[in-house]
Amino acid sequence: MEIETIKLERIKDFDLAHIFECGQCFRWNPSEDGESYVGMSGDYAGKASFNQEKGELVLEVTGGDRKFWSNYFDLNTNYSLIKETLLYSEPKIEDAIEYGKGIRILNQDKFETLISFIISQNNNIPRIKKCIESICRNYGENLGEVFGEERFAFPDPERLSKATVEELMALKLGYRSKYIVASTKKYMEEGCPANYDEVLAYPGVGPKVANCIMLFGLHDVEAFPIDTWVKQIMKDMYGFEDKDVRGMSEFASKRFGEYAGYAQQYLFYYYRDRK
DNA sequence: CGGCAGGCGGTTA
DNA sequence: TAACCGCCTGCC
Repeated sequence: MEIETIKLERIKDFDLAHIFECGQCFRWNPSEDGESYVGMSGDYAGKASFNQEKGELVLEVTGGDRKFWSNYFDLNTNYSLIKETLLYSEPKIEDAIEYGKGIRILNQDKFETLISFIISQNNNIPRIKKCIESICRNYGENLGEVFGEERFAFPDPERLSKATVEELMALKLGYRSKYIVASTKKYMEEGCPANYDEVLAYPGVGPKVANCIMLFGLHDVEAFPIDTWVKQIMKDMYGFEDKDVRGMSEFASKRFGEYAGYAQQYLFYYYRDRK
């Protein structure tokens, strides 16, 4: 597999650890030497290194042009403005923003995001990653050895539709297996969901997962996923009851408005790491 | 061993 | 429409 290098410059508000550890994606991991992150975006493998002083992102990739990767890392969005705006409407978010100041909300593949977050329900990150890799290894295109190991693309709907519930159970996907099979079928038949209600209509997708798919898959940055961590945050910061998800959601919409999704990421990343 | 981890779907009252 | 509960698996 041929590797090409793409250099993107004059980048602010960017930190690979913040981006890849804030829970929005599952296929990037730190390299052995800790100098970079290696993973997949769609059908392409990549190795990303960022020089904070120079504001320079160096990508070694198996495909995708500057435009693709620039869009993937959301480099055309002004995060300084987003942070200023959030800080103005909610000064209490300052520490969280400082802690995760390099977060960017990636532009990820929609189908992959749908399936990945169905897997994420009632699950933990190491196992989510293992499940997804297992799916790629069994149903995705083999790219051969890249950056020291054999790498596989996430299967497109066509490929994943070959999977049966029994096979997925054998891959330890658990009770989510039937959701994956049914959701893949639905996606094949109906095409990509375009709004919250359409996403919510997928098997194995409830309010939390639907909001993750809206935010990370459809890049609807007003979406505010409320998981156990965010519940804890809303309780600590604003005194919400655990069960009052509706109240939290309405509050987030009022307080953070069109940038609720960014606020969720800063808060989530900050609070999860403090525990 | 029970409890839990980035919940959901089905059933009940 | 709110509350409860079972669920695959892995790790504490």
